[in-house]
Parts: sequence; C-alpha cells; structure tokens
Amino acid sequence: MVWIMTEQKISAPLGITQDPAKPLKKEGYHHGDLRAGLIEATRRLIEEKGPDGFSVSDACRLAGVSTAAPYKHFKDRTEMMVATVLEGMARHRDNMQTAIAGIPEGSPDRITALGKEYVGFALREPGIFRLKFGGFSDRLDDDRLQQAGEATFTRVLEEVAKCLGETDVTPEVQRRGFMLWSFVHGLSFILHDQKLSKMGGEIDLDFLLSDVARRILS
Amino acid sequence: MVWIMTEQKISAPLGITQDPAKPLKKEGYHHGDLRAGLIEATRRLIEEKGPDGFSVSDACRLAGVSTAAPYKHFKDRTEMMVATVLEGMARHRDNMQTAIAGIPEGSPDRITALGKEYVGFALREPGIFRLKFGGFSDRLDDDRLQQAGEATFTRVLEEVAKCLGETDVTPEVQRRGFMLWSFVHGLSFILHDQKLSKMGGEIDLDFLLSDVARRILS
DNA sequence: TGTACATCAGTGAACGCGCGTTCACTGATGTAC
DNA sequence: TGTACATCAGTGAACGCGCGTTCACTGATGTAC
Repeated sequence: MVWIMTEQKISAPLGITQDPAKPLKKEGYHHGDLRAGLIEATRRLIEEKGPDGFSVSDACRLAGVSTAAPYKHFKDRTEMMVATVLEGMARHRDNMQTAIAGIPEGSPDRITALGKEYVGFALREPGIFRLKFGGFSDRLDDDRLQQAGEATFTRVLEEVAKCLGETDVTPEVQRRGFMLWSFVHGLSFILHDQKLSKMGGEIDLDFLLSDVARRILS
Repeated sequence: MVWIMTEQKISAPLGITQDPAKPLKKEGYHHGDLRAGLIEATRRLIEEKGPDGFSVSDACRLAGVSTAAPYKHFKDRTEMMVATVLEGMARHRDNMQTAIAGIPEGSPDRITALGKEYVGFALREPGIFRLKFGGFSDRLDDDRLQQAGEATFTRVLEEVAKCLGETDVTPEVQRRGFMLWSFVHGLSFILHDQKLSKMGGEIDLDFLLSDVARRILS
C-alpha cells in the first residue's frame, strides 16, 4: 500500500509548524502561572511520549517544580489531562474558525477548508487528538469534553446547512454532516498511523477532501 | 446532538453478541495451551478495562497461573498484546469474508456489507480495535500488525475494483477505497465514543452505509 | 511392561522501579494600617 | 513610607502500591531401552 504523502505534502498545505517555545520553568519561588505551565508541560509530554506516556512526575520535572505542586491547581492526574485536552480543543475550534474566514458562506470550499483543518490538527497535535478520540474516553469521561466536542460539531452542521441551502439544521443536514465528520475523522487516524509507519507513496489530500465534500453535499 | 442508536438498532443488524466463554483456567499442573489461554485472558481484560487497563499480572490471575508463567510463551508484555491483536485481526478478516458470502461479485452491496462488518467489529471488540488503531501503535509498532492491516485493505480494494468495473487495483480504485476506509474507520470511532456517552437519538446505520457507498462508488 | 531420564511448562518468592498522592512546612507576595 | 500580618503557592520527604521481570526450583510428561 502506498498511502502516505511526503513531509512537504502534509506539512505545507496543512500548515504544520513546530510548537513555539512557551515558557515552562519558573524563575523564583513562585512560578507566575503554574497552572498554565503544567498544562503546557502535559501537552508536550503527551505529544512526545504518546497519550499514555504522561505522568505527573514528568510534568513537574518539565515545569521545574516539586511533585506536590500540581495538587494546588488540579484535583488529580485526570484533571490535569482533561484541562490539557480542553485547552487543545479550544485551539482546534479557533483554528477552524480562522480556516473558513474569507471563504463565501454556503460555498462547499468552506466544508473542504474545515475538513483540512480537522485533519491538520490531528496531524499537528496527534497526542491531544488521540487523547480526546483514541479510546481513552473511559478514563477521561468528562462532561466538559463532551460538550466541547458537541459545540464544534454543531458549528460544522451550520456550515453544512448553508451549503445544502437549508436555514435550519434538519435531520438530513445532520446525516450529511455526520458522513463528513466520519470521513475526516477516519482520515485523521489513518494518516497518522501511516505517517508513523514510514511507508512511501503519495496522496493529494486537497483533491481527496474536496472530492468527498462534493460527493456528500450533492 | 442525537447521533446514537438504540441498543437493538446497533446490535441486531450488526450481530453483536456476547463472547462465548472460552476455557481459561488450567486443571492440573500443566495448562494444556497456556499461550492461547493468556491471549484469551488478555483479550478479555482489554475489552473489560480498556486498552491501557491490561497488565501481565491480571492476565495471569485470570488464567490461573503464576506471574512468571507467561515468559515461557512471550518475550514480554508487548509481545502478549501484539499476539492478542493479531489474533483479533485474523478473526476480523474471517468475519469480513463471511459477510460478503452469497452477495454477487461487483455489487455495491458487497461494499456495504464489508463496511457493516468493519463497524460491527469495532463495536463488538472495541478494545482490540483501539489497540490496533487508537494511537498505541507507537507502543505496538510491529511489522506483523502492519502487514495484517495491509492484507485486509488489499482484500477490500479488490472488491472496490470489481464494483468500479476494473480488473486491476488502479490508482483511482485505491483513491475510492481509501475514501471508503476513512469513512467506516471514522464512523467506528465516533459510534463507539457516542455509545459510551449514552446520548439519545437514532441513526439508520444500514442506510448511512449504503448511501455513502453509492456516493463514493458512482 | 517397567524404569531411568531428559525436557520444559509452571512455581513462588523476590527485585527494583516509578508512580500518584499526602503531609507538615516555608517563604514570597499583597495589603491594611 | 514602613511594618505587621494573612494568604497560599510551592517544598521535599515520605508513603504504599502494583507493576514487569528474574531466578533457582519442581514436578508432570513423553520416550528410549
């Protein structure tokens, strides 16, 4: 099988960039914003070591703080992870909004752009993506995560409605939206797995996304 | 959001059933087939406690054997998990073959049936499914898993080729197959997540699958 | 058929490890007067 | 402006725990003679 694109092909059009170095370590006795520092440390660890490679101790080490410090800001380990994922999802939602700015309302290009950003996020931040969707939901069973996910999907459904010439989110709009979501969701997982497996070959992601959008919105 | 079906709606058409009770415990000093017993124990633990809830000690307890016994059959913990996932994937492949038996070659119904079985497996054995695809691949980075996955996909591509009236697996066949795979793959993850979240509502899975197959194969 | 023996699957005790979390504490900071 | 004090973010040592893995061993089984 040959379903992987070159690094350029993924990164350039999807705009994958390295994380800007956020401040982590404290300078004096007080950290300044340890909560944010720990979330950032957690995020990095999840990205570097995978969703299950995260430990409170590691995050403390990275933030330059004692292992007891987090408990002034989070109830427990799970709370730290939930907070980190929530922060990632907010970023995800902002990115999607930015992605469609300037594209005329009701244009299928908006759907394609949203899909591209969805996949882009999954490839840029696979740790967060998989922590939210990769089957840890048992452990991270949290209402706030659920709600954040639904809010994003509702936002997409509004765009789908416009493309289909509907004013409301009808059952048919939901059905089509669900098809599109399933597609980009699965695509995200597969591309991530393939990337890891270092197989050769190419795929024109832009064309794939717009082709599917056309097929499902028509 | 309302994207979950009732238990009947999922289980009946997809044929979700409980695991038949396989033999686990040994009777005398020797187990008989401890390798198989440990794989079955591992499988159950992965399904019951989630992909990361598995421990060698638990599997030993379940198989009624000392914690050192597995090392006569597996190099380490990872080997146990890989063996368990491989066994699940073989079952998955068999199920897909059974699902299309009796449906005329080249009929899009074959694709729909394959998709249904794909989703069905993910819902019946979410632990195995997520261990293969849910982002643990870093840890389970194994050539045999990779190959097993590719073999299954190749098999599906042959069916897609027939539906499109092609004799070979052309690039276009691969493209369409990839679209279909992405869709059922994402669908599997979403349905599993939603099921967990106990939301209300309904979805006609049969119609969804055949509708998407039609749109992508046309 | 009976016996000696090689094989090797399974034992059970032990190990070192890193983890999440708690605890009484310390010291930097902001504010009221 | 200077001082006393309340607040509370961060310390560092300690805990109990379950884990994966190792070790020298034991005892059931199959086979050669």
